Amino acid sequence: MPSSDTDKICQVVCSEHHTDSSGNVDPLVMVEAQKMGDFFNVLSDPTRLRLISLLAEEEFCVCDLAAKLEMTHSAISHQLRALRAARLVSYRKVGRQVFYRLHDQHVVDLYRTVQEHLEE
Amino acid sequence: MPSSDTDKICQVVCSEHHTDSSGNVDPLVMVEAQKMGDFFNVLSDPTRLRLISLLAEEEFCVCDLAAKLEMTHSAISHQLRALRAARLVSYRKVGRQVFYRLHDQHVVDLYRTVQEHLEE
DNA sequence: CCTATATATGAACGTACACTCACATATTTG
DNA sequence: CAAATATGTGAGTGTACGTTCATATATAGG
Repeated sequence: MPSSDTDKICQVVCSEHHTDSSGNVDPLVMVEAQKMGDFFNVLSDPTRLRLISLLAEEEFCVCDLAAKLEMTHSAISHQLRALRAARLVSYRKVGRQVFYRLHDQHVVDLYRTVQEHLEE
Repeated sequence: MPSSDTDKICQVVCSEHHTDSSGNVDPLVMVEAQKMGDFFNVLSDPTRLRLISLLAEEEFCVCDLAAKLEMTHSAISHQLRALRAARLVSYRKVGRQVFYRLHDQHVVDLYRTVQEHLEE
C-alpha cells in the first residue's frame, strides 16, 4: 500500500483547522462506494429517467413506452432490463404483453427531490 | 411534433386497464431528462462519492483528500473539477492550499437516503 | 401448424469518461 | 530570482455503456 503509517498529509499540516477528530474521518469504503455508484449510474441515463417518469404515473407495456418515447422496442427493452436489474421496476405478463411498473415509491421520491433541486 | 394524433399504441390497446387519463401521460422532456441524468452521473462515480463522504464530515484540502483515498493528486483534482462544475462543492484558498467543502447539505441528504436504500 | 405480434437478447459500433502522464500555474521559502 | 510545494489541466489510453441490427423466444389468431 502506498499510504505510509501516518496517512501522509501535506507537509504543512492542513488539519490544523480541524477539530481533534482530524485523522478519524475515513472515506466510504470502495465496495460500498461502488454499489452506490452503480445505483446512481442507473439513474444517470435520460432514457431510463424518462421511463421512470412515465411509470411514476401508471403502468405501461413495452410497446406503449416505446411509442411514448419514440424509440425502438429494442432500445426500451434493453433499458428496462437495466431497471429490472437495479430492482427499480417490477412487471406482470398479460398474454404477449409485459406491463411494467415502479417497484416502489422510493425511487419517485429521489426523482422528485432532484427535480426540485435542479429548479434553482 | 413527430408523435401522431393517437400516440400509436400497440394494436391491442394496452391502455384498456388504465383510467380514462390514459393518453394524457407524457414522459419527461429530453432536455430536463438530460439535466437530471447529468446530475446523477456526477454521483455515479465511486471516487466522487468517497470524496463526498469525506467532505460530509469536514473541510479538506486536495492533499488530504488524495492521501485519504490513496490516489494521485491529479486524479483527485480532476474529480473535484467535476464536483465543482456540478456545484456540489465550494472551496477557499489558503496560501498554496485549497480547502474543499460541500456546497450545501442537500447532497448529504441524497447520499444518506440512497445509503439507507441500499442497506436492504 | 403457420403467420403476425410483443418482447428479449447477443454482437457490433460509436461515444463518454476515469485515470495516468507530462506539464503549467501559483505560492511559499531561502 | 530560484527551488520546492500545492493544485490545475490537456492529451492519450483503456473501459463502460447506449443504441442499432439481427435474431431468438413466446403467445395469439386463423
